[in-house]
Amino acid sequence: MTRTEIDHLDDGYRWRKYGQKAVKNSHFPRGYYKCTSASCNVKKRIERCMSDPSYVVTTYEGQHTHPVNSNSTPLIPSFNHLQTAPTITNTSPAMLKLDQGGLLQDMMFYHQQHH
DNA sequence: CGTTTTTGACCGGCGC
DNA sequence: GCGCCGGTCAAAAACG
Repeated sequence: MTRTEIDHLDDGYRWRKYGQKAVKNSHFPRGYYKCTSASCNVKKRIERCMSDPSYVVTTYEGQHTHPVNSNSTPLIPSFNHLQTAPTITNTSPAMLKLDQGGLLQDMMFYHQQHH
């Protein structure tokens, strides 16, 4: 459980938002994200601190089972031990479903800015 | 055109 | 059993 001041912090993985709910404690909504790799069922929730909105609590759930080759340097040191993946040059977006290693993520990273 | 975000509905566990 | 609470689904919109 790490705290960060940036809400959409890129930690080297691609996240897909699948829900947002307001919790009782904080008046601010909490976001539910899931890793966009098929073989990697890592979930994380992002919640704001009620007193200080500049602080964001990110709660990770599960462990990544695939390598990461994002061009963005992982800002969280614990992700650095993962190996780098070979570069993939041509891939159809539909192939992402078949992506078992999550190697296609970094090329998808070029096609999207942020969300 | 394909993928992600959005957003309300839906579901399951728990306490009463 | 019912309602609250937290987590997920899914359809449509939004985005590049």
